[in-house]
Amino acid sequence: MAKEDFTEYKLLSKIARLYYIDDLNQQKIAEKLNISRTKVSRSISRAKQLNIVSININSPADEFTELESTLEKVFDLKECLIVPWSENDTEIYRNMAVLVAGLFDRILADGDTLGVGWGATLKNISAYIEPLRKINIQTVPLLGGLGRSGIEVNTNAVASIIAEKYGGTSYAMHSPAVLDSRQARRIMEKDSSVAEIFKMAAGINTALIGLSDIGQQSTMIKTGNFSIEDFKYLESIGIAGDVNLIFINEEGQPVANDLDSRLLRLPADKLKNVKNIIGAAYGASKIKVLLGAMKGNLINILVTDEKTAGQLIKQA
Amino acid sequence: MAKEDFTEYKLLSKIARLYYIDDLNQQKIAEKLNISRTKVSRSISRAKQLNIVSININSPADEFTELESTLEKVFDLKECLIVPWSENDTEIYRNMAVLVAGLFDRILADGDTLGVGWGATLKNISAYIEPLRKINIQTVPLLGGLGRSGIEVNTNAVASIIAEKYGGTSYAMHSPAVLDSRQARRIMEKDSSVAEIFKMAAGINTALIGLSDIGQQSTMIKTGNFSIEDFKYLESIGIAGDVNLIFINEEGQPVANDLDSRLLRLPADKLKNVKNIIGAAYGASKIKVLLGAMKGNLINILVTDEKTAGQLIKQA
DNA sequence: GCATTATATGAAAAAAAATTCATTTTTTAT
DNA sequence: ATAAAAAATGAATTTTTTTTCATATAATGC
Repeated sequence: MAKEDFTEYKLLSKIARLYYIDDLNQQKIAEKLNISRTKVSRSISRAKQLNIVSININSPADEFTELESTLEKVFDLKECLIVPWSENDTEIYRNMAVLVAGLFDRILADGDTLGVGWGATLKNISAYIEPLRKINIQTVPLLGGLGRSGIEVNTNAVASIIAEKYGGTSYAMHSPAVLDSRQARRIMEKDSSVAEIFKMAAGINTALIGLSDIGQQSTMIKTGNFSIEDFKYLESIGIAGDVNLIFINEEGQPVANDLDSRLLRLPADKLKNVKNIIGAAYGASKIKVLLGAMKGNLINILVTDEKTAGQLIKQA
Repeated sequence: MAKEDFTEYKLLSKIARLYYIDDLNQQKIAEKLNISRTKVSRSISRAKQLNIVSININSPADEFTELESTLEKVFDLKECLIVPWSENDTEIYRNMAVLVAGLFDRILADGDTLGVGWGATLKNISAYIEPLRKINIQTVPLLGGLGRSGIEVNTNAVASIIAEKYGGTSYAMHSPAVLDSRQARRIMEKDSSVAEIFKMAAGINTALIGLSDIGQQSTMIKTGNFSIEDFKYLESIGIAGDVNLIFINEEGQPVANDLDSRLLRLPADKLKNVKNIIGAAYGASKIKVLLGAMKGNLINILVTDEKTAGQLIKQA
């Protein structure tokens, strides 16, 4: 190392130490070392640039913030929240609920309306979520009901549980999500009680939605809303899965299909207008639909587990 | 870790990462996370406090900045500069010269007057120093000459070498430092050429001075200015050594003694008024006098080697 | 349950830091 | 050596950050 470089590095180290370790402000450092505060400011920048100063983030709760940060950048997300992987699904749901509670605490305010989707993940998050404080929110379903007795995944239930816990008000959509015919859907859509919910849904700032794949294990098959043939058809036209019952391909584009006209849910263009669209999903089967949902901007906040997060990065 | 704590730590980690790693400003973080910038600011402070953020200083030239920082605090120094220990004295002197050059670059400005002391260390620093830039300084000796032909430690020489290298002007004190009698000293002191130098010396903002012990190997014995008996006497009255020919005890107090009245040098009270008093010395024999000089505020900037620095800390 | 104390909050003010810009200094090329 | 280009500098401006202060929220004791 040349003498001048040594002298420069020595000074930069000294300034960095005084600033970061001894907590002197730049004015005081300037006075102490007999240089201008401008030079101190520039020296600190330079010391950072030269990696004389290295800053690390570490905390018991920091396990995934780096991974989260990476996901946020790669998929251009507003935010990403990751829970540890576990054999135990309940463990995952509970941890997701904790993170979503932290998120809600920041992004929801009195008077806000939260839109909710459907699915096992949402049902469980709503079951385990514990508000950090009461918030007077309104909750509305973003699609009709998909549950049948015994296989309860009703959006109305999710909406009401969350609203109750937060001390807010929930609204229900009194219609199935999948109608028998285009005509039936049109009629329900115009029904004043349903129309009112969709009007509310159009004005939400936050949505918490589920994503599903079109595998044969899908809840949508179990609920009887769709048949295996329906799913085979969807697969044949390149569908990767659905986001709030919007069928999309891997690129995140909604693909026109025979089923669409019978579905009662907030459409893609309206959903994309929502400021915070929280998509919660995990597991290998959800990779494709998650990738699509992020690419197509159908979600901008991702809640998932570490395994899924890792796979998403790989396939980005 | 309790759930609320986890949530708090998670948020703090996230904020810290966005701020320190991703270089977002607090405003942007606040917007992203939907919190106030005040909270972001406070969160960053808290993250630092909780050691979620750890900052390290590292550079090839940083070997001793931590030790320097410790010395500065322990001995309330304006600054401390440490060179690596070496078997080779020349190596130490050369390195000291580099550091002193860096220091001069900061603390000396055109028109400033630098006072210089005496000793092997100063002589060598002046020999090896290479200015980082030209500075139009004036240099004045802070004591009379101690050298004899063959054993040159003359302050006039030190002053003139430094001034020449920096492109400044040097002034000489045409008198020995140790006179034969009190009377002789009084006469010299009043001599206009000497008086003028002391007048200049009283107005300096920076002094570079040497420290010596009163061991039998001392240069002062070799120069013939003092006898072994003189030193034994000084030792008997508790003298630890001298700073610019001011004899002090280990507490840094100048001790009245029979020799004082024959010495021609800037006295302690005048020296203490100087803004930057750079003391350069190393080696086991200098520990006591260094401790005294720092305690008594006869120096406020220390230049030494790592070994001596370590011993000083131990005996602090 | 209610009152009291402690803690947390955000808007505004103050302080600190980064950037801009005009100038000087240093380096490089001739 | 001198001129031209590049880099460094510090005062002033702008931006960012911290602190203050008044208010609101939550925790604790009675």
